[in-house]
Amino acid sequence: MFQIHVPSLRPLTTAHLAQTMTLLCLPVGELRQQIEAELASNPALELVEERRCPSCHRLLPDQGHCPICSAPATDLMDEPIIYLSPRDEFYDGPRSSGGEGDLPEDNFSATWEELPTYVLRQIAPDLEGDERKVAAYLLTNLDEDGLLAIPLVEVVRYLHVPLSMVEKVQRLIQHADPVGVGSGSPREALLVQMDVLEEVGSTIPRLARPIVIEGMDLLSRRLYGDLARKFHAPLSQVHKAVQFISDNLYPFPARSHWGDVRQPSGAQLNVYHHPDILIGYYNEDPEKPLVVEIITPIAGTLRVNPMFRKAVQSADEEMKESWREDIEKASLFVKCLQQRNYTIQRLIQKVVMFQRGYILQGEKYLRPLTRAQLSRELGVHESTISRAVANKTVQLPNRRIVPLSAFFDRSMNVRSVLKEMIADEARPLSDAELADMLADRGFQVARRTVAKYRAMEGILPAHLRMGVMAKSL
DNA sequence: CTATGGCACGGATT
DNA sequence: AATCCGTGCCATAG
Repeated sequence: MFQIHVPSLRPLTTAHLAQTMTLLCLPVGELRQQIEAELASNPALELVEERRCPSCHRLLPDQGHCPICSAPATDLMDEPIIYLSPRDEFYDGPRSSGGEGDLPEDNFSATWEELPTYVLRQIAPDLEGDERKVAAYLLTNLDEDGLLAIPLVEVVRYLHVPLSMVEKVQRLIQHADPVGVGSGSPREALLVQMDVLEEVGSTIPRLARPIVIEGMDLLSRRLYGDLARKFHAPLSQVHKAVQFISDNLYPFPARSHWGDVRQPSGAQLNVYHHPDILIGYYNEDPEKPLVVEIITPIAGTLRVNPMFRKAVQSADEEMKESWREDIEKASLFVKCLQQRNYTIQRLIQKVVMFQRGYILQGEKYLRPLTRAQLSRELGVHESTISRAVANKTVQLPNRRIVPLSAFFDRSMNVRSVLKEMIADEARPLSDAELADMLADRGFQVARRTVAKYRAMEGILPAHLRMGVMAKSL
């Protein structure tokens, strides 16, 4: 394996420890802000350029060749290649296309540049005069989810056009391809989508609108009983509406689906912007070993500026004192960052090797793993692992972005098998029956737990799956 | 009576 | 010490 050069480390002071711990928790994005702030405020800190591989533009180790372009030994298939990759190379490819085989386009920046122009092209013919200006402005203010990031009144103030015009343009945008794009909120997006569906002749369940308008919070917490009570309707009606909503509508127009709303108890929708770690194949070739990129928050290495150090010696007494402090702080900061990198590298290496099956073949092959186990293996304290895992996300070879904590999910494999069983069931199976079947396959879980897993996966209970079956028969 | 969800408890995990 | 997770019990819907 490609060895990372790690200078001597060992926490030295309690201050060091404390700062290491905080930094360890931070995802790249926030770490970058920290570093920039530090860099700006501390003259002793210096950013050094690093060598890049001429052909792939990746970071090179202190000596030697590019770990990616120089062919890796073939007998090391099990060991992932690990290297650091500066943040500006962030890959922001097509979102959760889900499909396995689809190859990534090499055009990294394409996706988010294109949504606005894509929409604009559709609505351009319907615009006249100032409306173009408005459309362009609105479209440049979409967030990653395809929702409008600014209030309409701001557009009015900024462009000096009547609100009615802005609203008209927004309506046009909302009806363009990712239906609901440019809405101010998920709720609004859902309503627009229902309108459009109705226009093309779909029937909307009676309760769908009221639920979206007034019951979003209950809906997201899956409190269907409460919904039924609130609207004085039978539970079955609520289930129908819910089924319809999750089948046909999506609250974040720029994302393909919202199927990943895990955690029934209220955990908000997962929004993973940029991963902290990328896992892919060498040369995108599934035959080749895995390559793990750990995203570094900035390009280059931080160090204490040697010039500054020299300058201090010949400074007058007064300045010396405060500059000395700067140097102390700077070197501490650098050490902490190295510590952070070192921990994450060792962690991810172990995790990738242990969860190889999951990475390559999917959820079914996730092996139960606890942070405690890993901490023993790495010889660090449990809380270190906890912190290192916290708030980080990983992009898998199939381009799905998952939280790093997913690698420590105790029941994902069972849930996955359960999903599979339900997917190709001949008739709707009750939770008890499913529990038995799981036991046959070696998963001992209580009936009650099957129900919970179902809920987590957003699968309706047996008697409500009947309808779907009947239709397809 | 059966299937399922809410609530709450206890042990494991963080 | 705080949180998460699997489970048992019980109420409720069908």
